Amino acid sequence: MNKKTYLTTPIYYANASPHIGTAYTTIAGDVWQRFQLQHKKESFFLTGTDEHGLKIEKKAQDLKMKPQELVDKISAEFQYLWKKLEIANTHFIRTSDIKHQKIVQAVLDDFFQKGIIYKGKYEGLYCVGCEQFKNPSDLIEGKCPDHNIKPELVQEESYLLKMSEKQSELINKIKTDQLKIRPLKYKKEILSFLENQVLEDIAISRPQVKWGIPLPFDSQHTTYVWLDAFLSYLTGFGWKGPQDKKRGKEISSHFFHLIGKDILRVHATIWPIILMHLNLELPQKIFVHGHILSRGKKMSKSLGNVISLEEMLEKFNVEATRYLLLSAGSFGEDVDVTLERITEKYNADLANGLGNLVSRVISLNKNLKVSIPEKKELGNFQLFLEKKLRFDKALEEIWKIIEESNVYIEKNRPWELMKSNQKKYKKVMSILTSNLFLIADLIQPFMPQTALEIEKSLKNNQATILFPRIIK
RNA sequence: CGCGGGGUGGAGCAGUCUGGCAGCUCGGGUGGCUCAUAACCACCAGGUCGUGGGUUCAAAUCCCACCCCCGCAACCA
Repeated sequence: MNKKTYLTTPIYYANASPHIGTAYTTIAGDVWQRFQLQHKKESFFLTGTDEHGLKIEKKAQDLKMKPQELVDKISAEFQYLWKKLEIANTHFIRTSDIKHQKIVQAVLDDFFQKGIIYKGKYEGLYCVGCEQFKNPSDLIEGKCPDHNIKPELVQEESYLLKMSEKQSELINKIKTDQLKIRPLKYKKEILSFLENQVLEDIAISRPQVKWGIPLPFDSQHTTYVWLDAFLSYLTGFGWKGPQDKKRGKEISSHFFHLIGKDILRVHATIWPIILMHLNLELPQKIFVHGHILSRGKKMSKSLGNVISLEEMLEKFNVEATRYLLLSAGSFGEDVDVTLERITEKYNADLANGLGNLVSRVISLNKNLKVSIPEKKELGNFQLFLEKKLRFDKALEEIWKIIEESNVYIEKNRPWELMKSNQKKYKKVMSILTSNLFLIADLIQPFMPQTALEIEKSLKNNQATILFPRIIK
């Protein structure tokens, strides 16, 4: 299983800078990817930016920029920050890439010819003040929050994508795990949604939005997010278009999508149906994670509970940030985070735990040579990390070794053996250094730099402070 | 009767699918150690597992009812 993987994060909407949530998904993907590579498995890892649509058009207008300039800037921010966070993605897709746009148009043509896309009407609540359609969930007491007026029910011409004809096939694939949705509660949730209503055909074009990919068969319309963004999962891995069946099947059958719970529904309905219409395979797995909350609530500026990436990176280093995000709670559930708790965890796990053990062992190891032990595999560790995506539990397995090592030191008192029993002292130290090599190896997908530093200090027999203790 | 999740020592959580002594981390207390980043180790205190009922030799776990909190309700990670 998992001989080959095309791993994806969602593509992030390029109307604002990266935040802690996007980093969370991307770091998780990166850890998984690094584990695959470390174990000599073939895996490709895609992330990117979603760069079209009305919101970007408007924001660019406000900033007196061209939309392309805005998305260039924001996409560059994402790429810069991912690099800083040591994200080792193999591809980065931007939906404003000309190649991508051409392929989307080819798909649009293909679907239109086959009647999968047809001309119809989109009906929605239109706010005259905003000059755009509103989502019912954006409204407060039925009114537009920006203009305090009730939007009108308006119809406009739009192209629609057929959905319901594929519905029962989709239900079946999800039920039988041919399309695996994990954790199980999300599979349950989506099945309950799919079994309780007939999917409506969805609008895939808008006549009034200029910043988008024009429909090849009707230049008055640009394509709406669905086909544009979802197809990036294929184009990002080098798919050439509807004729490129071979590559399409190769990629789609090995898809592993990592997403947040907010976009589960569209990933488990619209996206697989697009793939079916293309006669491609369905993804192997969609793994859904929860959100990062702060004091039990969504982070929001008005609540003042936002923890920014910049803040974390400044207070801790990059590697600690990666560790702290992924160890904050069960991946899959919502995770509650506050700066105080995260700092406590930093001190406990990284400074007093891992960091202290490293300097402790190395300074005990005085003049002894170290030999590099053979690699060991830990069954639970691999299960948690690779299959269950329980990064928190995988890390706990590593921390058990740290704890055992501390107990072992306490029991054997190598600082005394050093003087009284050289032979035993050497043996004890060799076990301890082996443990550290093992820890470095296991920790490598999470904190690649730290892993290297541990190995380096061991080989040079030079103690370092990996994670300075933070005093409030 | 829209859908789903949650309620477990002071805090944050795991455990629930597959019933079997209530566990982890942090915080608090006592003692120990002195190799280490005022770090580390041992022990202790602290829980009617939201409420009520049911099934069972046995329920945090399964079933029923109720209370409270939180998401989602077709593009916010």
